[in-house]
Amino acid sequence: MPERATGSGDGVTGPRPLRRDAERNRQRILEAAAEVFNQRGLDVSLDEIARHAGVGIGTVYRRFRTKEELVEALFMTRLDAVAAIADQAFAAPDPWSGLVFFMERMAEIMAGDLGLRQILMFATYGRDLVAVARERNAPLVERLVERAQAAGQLRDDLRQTDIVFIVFLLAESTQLAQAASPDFWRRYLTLILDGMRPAREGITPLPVPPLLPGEMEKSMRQASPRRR
Amino acid sequence: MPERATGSGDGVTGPRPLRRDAERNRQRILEAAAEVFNQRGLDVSLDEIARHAGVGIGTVYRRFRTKEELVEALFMTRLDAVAAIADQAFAAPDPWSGLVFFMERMAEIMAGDLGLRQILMFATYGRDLVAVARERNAPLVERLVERAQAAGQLRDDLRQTDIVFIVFLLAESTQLAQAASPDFWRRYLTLILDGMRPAREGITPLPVPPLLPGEMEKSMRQASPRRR
Amino acid sequence: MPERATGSGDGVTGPRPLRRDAERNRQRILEAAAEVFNQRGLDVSLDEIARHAGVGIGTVYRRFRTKEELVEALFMTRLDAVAAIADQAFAAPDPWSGLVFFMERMAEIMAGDLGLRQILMFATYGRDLVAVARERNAPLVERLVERAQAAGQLRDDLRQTDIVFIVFLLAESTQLAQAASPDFWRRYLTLILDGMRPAREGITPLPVPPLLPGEMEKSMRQASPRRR
Amino acid sequence: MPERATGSGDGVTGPRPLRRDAERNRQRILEAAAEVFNQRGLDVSLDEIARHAGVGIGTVYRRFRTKEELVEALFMTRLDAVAAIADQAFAAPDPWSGLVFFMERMAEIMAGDLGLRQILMFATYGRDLVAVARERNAPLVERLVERAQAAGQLRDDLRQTDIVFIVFLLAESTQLAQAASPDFWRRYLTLILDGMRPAREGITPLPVPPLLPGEMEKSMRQASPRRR
DNA sequence: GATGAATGAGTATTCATTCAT
DNA sequence: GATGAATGAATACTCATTCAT
Repeated sequence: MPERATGSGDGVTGPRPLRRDAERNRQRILEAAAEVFNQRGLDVSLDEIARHAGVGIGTVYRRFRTKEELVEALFMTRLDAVAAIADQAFAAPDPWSGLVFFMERMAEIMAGDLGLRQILMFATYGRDLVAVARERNAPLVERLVERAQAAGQLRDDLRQTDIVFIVFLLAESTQLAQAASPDFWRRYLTLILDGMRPAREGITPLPVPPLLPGEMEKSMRQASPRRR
Repeated sequence: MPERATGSGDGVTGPRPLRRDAERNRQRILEAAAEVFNQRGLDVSLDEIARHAGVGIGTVYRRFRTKEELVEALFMTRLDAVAAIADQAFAAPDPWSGLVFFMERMAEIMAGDLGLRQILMFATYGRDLVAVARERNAPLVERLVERAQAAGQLRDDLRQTDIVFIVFLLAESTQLAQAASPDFWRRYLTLILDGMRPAREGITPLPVPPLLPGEMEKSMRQASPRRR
Repeated sequence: MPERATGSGDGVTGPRPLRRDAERNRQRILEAAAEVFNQRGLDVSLDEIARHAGVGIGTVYRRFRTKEELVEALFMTRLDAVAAIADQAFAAPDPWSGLVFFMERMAEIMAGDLGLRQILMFATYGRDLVAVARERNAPLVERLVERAQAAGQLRDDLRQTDIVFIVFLLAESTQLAQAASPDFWRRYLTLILDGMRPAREGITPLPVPPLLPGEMEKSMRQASPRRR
Repeated sequence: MPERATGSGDGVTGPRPLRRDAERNRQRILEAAAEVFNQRGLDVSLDEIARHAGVGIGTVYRRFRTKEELVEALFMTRLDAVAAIADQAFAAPDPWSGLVFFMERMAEIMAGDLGLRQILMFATYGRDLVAVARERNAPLVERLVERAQAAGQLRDDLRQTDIVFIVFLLAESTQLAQAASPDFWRRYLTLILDGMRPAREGITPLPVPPLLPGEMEKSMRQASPRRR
């Protein structure tokens, strides 16, 4: 069984490249899906995606074996953006503002994308995506964290997984307040950033240990509702 | 001539109590719904609830005229618990710890209950109830906030709606870690509480104004995926 | 198995009479059914009939084994009214006006009763009712017809079944025009009566033989939609 | 980019024709629907139609978006037949026999088709179509009537709506005798035609005014059992 | 005998997925 | 390879009928 085509940015194996027209269709479908999922959420039917992309439904299924696979492919393309953000974060004048930049940009991306937020929040699709995301971006985030801690600008008891988690949290706030106040997440980012600063006078040590790297995915898999 | 089982003007006197066996089934259904909704969200079919409760689908519809009515009935029982928590919060030794107690207990309840969170956040069902809940609890939370601010224990720029919002965020985002670490949200509550403390040395003022009381619901309603 | 209780006007066997309270309930149910079926047609649920009658649904089923049986019982009570009309018709000054009186009164009854019209038109219930009706009233109608023909006031080629059929026809017109013009049937009754007068100059003999007594019911049974 | 199968502005050019197999199935469905609706009325479920047509239920819904659309499609094909009949009626040797021809042919069509009668009489589905049909045919019938009256062959107090109404009555009431004698309605058509002839010696003028053109539909709409 | 609780087959419609053209 | 036709399980809800209280 041939492995799935994982798109342009895949740096692992590189499956046999698609014929030119097939690749064009693949892109069209991804673009249509991005647009429609973003605006109307993951519940839209693939028929509608196909219509939007100007291809037949059969073509969608030729490129993506299931709806889930399409959603995952979409998510993958975002990971590239995330990696780019992390890269930029290292160019910041100091470690703390680099970390802040990273979190801000992440929240911004999510604020504009209903489909992405639904993936993160409900994990109806893409159970393993968080694992993939972590593997791909964890090292970058980890270095951002460690740099800031080395500079004495970040609590010592925070971990790379915490940063990811906080971004989820912000995504959630985005989801809830989007219509009323599109930038609402900034309010809580600030609050959290204040809390993230290193101890000065009697700071409360964080209770409960951080998640171990693999635990988050395992947890998600169990908590998320099965597909109907 | 026997009157109808649920008289129109009830709510005060309560309708004639159900027959013993009917009441037993009603409870079974509520329990099944609580369990299934909690674990898998509000999208599960009533057929499945019925199967879980060991009754026919007709029985479910005899007790609850629509799925919405069942969801609301379930929610009603939670509402009392919430009010009780706010009451207890006032008995705390000082305003700050009262507020912390409230947030902790609320997060605890909500973290364990996917169905409840979906009701509160997407209001696909029971929209009126969410309004009722807010009206019922908002003044209590408001007093908790003001007391803490008057005592110099809480940032001046936080509002009642922020408190509720933060609890939502914690409960919802923690769904991801639920299985691995049911109390994982406490980690971020601590972080946020630290950020909630009043300014000492150069605290960042919160950007973006808080939501006005009515805005939150409006926003949630718009953010929610439309009913299919 | 005890035969069904066929109500007060039954003159054939007279089954064991009901207990007083049972008989009262039976009447209540029939009255409620008459009212509700008349106004809203035969599609209303028996639950609603029971509520209207102030009895439990179980009681309805104790008195009438199926919905069909209730509908039939209701129809039976009308047959008495029909018989009474025929009786009066014999008191008319001349045979022709007696026949006209009969047809007019029949149409009048049906004009006020949606349920009855539905029974006649769709025969969704009560397949055998027309047979019963014929057996009970045919001799009366037959005499009305023969008297008028003997007096030279009615075409010779009309039969008793024709009169019944024409009444059906009028019922149909009632059904269609009821809302716009409650007495609309009179328009066609007149037209038909004119056509029913005996031949004077070159009248067209009626084509197609009349139905034999048993044929009408047989036909109805086949044509009417089966119960869903 | 291929355009949608059914362009918005069609009706004139017609949408792109269906694939051969799709067209075959469409026909199968229409045939099955015609047969089943004719015999058992419009209340049969689409599941049953699908079974009858030997296709899946999804296929039915792919061709006809709702039950109503299927019913209307069926009706459309009949409408042409009706118009053709009116046209032929004008070719008759004299006005009276043209009118008779029209009534005869109409009754013939309708007597054989329960579904068609239900559409025309109760308009539970396809209300707009009935309006269309009337607008299309009313002028033709009106001319048939006026011609006959001008020739002194038809009562002066009959109107176009009466003609249509009488055909309904015949077709519908004859359902009762359908199986026994498919042409039974001819008996009453004759009777009525005799009554329709102009006054010679002491004819009874028709009481109750005829329906105005719009009233008939309004009435039918009100008489029809509400959709469940 | 009366009550009303319980049952489940049946309804129109949607949509992910498979397969013939 | 592309297309779109076909499929059928699933959903919320109703109602005639049966049965325990």
